Order: sequence, then structure tokens, then C-alpha cells
Amino acid sequence: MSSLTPTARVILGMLKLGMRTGYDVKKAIDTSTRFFWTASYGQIYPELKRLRKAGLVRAEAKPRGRVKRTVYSLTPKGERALHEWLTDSENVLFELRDEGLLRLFFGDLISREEVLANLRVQQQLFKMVLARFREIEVDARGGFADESQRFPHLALRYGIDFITWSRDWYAEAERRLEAGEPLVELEDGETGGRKRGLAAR
Amino acid sequence: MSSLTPTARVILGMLKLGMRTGYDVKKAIDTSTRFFWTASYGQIYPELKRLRKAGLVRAEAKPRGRVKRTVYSLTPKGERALHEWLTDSENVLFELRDEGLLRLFFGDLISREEVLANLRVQQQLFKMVLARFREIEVDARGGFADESQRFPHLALRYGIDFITWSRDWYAEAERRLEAGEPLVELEDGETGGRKRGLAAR
DNA sequence: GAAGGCATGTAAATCGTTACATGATTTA
DNA sequence: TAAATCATGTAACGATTTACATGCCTTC
Repeated sequence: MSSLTPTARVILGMLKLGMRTGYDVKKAIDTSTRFFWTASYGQIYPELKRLRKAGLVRAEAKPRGRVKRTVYSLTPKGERALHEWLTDSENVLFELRDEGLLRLFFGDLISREEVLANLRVQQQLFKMVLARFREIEVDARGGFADESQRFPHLALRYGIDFITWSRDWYAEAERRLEAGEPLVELEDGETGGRKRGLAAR
Repeated sequence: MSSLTPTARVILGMLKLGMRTGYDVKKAIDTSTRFFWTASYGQIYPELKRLRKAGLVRAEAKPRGRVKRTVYSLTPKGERALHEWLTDSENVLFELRDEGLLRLFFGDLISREEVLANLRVQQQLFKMVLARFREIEVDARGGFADESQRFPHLALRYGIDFITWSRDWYAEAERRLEAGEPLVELEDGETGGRKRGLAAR
């Protein structure tokens, strides 16, 4: 099992992808993994120091003019730890915290109109997120999206596709609630009977 | 804006849905919102005490035999706070932490075979999650799924549909990587040109 | 009589955000 | 010359998990 802290995982990867300073790493996170893996300065700088003490990264003072600046890179030990984590399939962390869904869960406690309003607000939020994603996708041409770095783009695609799917799911839920149709379809049998999800198309 | 802590939100809702003890609330969370909203005993019991001090819930000692037992219910103030939160559209919390995606993001740092292995492991995990979800959906007949409580079932449906979608997305990514096809399709124009997501069907 | 479920709690550790502080360099 | 960006860091607070501790009641 990998013993890297959550923040260490993204730091080591970003350093390997060419980021050099803590500031760089933070910027890269904010423009790429932010949707599914965040980290703040309050995590990054202390973690870089821990990683240095543990011998996974080396630090070099590389001031730019009079500005102090520390450039980090992976040690062989850090390379090994990164590769080990990337190919380890135990306990893959997956956490979701979705307040919109929690509200939907409690939909029976408010009026139909209030639920409809919530469903519409959610769709608006998804549309705003999508707009931001699309900007990033265009910007990214200069950043990660060259031949040797296809996967950052693929992960971004997952984000766009997921939010699109989710927006459509909410739209369908709204439509059904408005039309007075059953919210969830009845099961067909256990086997083979491909269960049509609410937003299946 | 709602000032309820994350744990308070789910506790108040669960009490309103009929849960009575801290233990009940925990069990309800574990069998229903766990996928998108968790809470541990270490959160729930202290939070119940805070809510009582704040006057949002009342606590009655209702021992069962010799076992001490505290039964909670909402005060009018608690009802108001719950309703306010359920209909408040500011700052809707959405957080995702997905290690599988982070690994995919760093796919350029490992071999094609290793990426394929990761994609397959992810699909297996999704299938296991789906199996658990389906059990819950069947069990839930006795719990939430009566006429007056349709929305818990709908939220569960979202979970099932989402994981199903995600599994399919990973399957398509695997297929493309195996076939040597481009991982992300090129854009067609800005307008109207319905961008086909990787796993669109 | 053993196992599992009901029930309540705390302590320690970890994880993470937010707000603050500082100052140089580059660009408009 | 003002604003944005580069760059590093800390302190306080808040959220959360894990592990531990306890003991009764119900079902097999």
C-alpha cells in the first residue's frame, strides 16, 4: 500500500510533469486537477518540506533576481514512490460530497415547487462549471496538451463529460417531476433486463 | 446563507425523516447518503450536543430497559433552520476526490500497459459498488421507499446511474487506448456541433 | 452461551481551508 | 506607476477519521 499523503501524491506527480516550485505546483493543480484533487498552499509548502526530510525530493535554492525561490525535483527514491503509487491498486480513494444531492435526498421535506427550484439552480451551476471547463480546455493547448501529455486532457474530458451527464440527469428529473411522472422507473427482472437509468438515452 | 455545519445538515434532515437516536442517524447515513454525504460517530454525537445547546433539537432520555438512550427531535427553530437550508441556493457545496482520475491524469508517467491495468481495476471497483447499490435499492423497500418518501430512492438512483455511466466511460477509454485510437476527439466547431463525449452513446 | 446488533461516547491524530503577512518582478 | 503575477510561508480554526472503551439486549 502507498503511504504517500493525499497532497504528496499530486505534488510528486506534478514535479515529475515538470513543475519546479511550490507556486508552480499550486498553479498546475488549480488549472487541471482542481475538480477532483485540490490542495492549498497551507498543505503544499509544509508537505514539500516533509518530502524533503523523507528524501523523496531535493530542494535547490534558485533565486530569481532578489526573490528567494526553491526549485524541487524528485530523487530516485521519490521516483520509486511515485511509480509505486501510480501502479498500486489497493484502496483507491473515492470521495464525493454533493450538497445538491443531499437536498434532493430530502426532497420529501419541502414542496414540489421548492424541489423544482433546486433542480433548476443545480442545472445553472453545472452550466457555469461547463463554461469554465471549456475555457480551460482551450487554454490547455499551450500547457499540457502536447503529444507526450495526452492524459491530462483526457482527465479534463472526464470532468466535462461528467458534468454534462449530470446536468442532463437533473433536467430529466425536473421534467418528470413537472409532468407528474414516476421519478424512478420500476424494476424489470434481475437478469439481463437492462435497467434504464433516469437519464438513460 | 445557511450556517449549519455539514454534519448538522444531514442530522436535522434525518431527524425530520423520523430517525430518533444518534445511532439511528448514523445507520441511516450509512445505508443511504453515504455515497455523497458521510458522517462518523465522532461527528454525530458532539454535533447533536451542539445542536441541543443552540436550541435546534431537543433531547429526551428514553432508556430502553437498562440501556441509556437519548431520543432527539427538531424544535421549531430547528425546523426553520432545516427548511432555510433546504431552500437556500447560495454556495452549494460540491467536492470530489477521485484517486482513479488522478492516476489517469498522470497516465503519461507510466506505461500503456500500466494505464490499461488501472482502467480495468477501476471498472472492477465500479462493478462492486454497483452490486452494493443494487442490494441497498432492494432492501430499501422496507425503509425509505414508501409513497411519502420518493426522493431518497431518487438520490440512490443518481448514484447507480452515475457509477454506471462512469464504468462505461472507463470501458470506452480502455477500448480506445487498446485500439490505439485518439483518446480525446477533436473539437468540431463552436456552435451547435454537439460535442460527443468520450463515452457518449 | 455466543454473536450480532443497539447505544453512547472520547482522545488523538490527520487533513484541509482561510486569512494573514511579506516583498520582488513583470506587464500594461 | 499601478496592477498583476511570482514566490514563500504561518497561525488559527474547523472538519473528519480511527481507534478505543463500555455494556445491555436479542436472536440463533
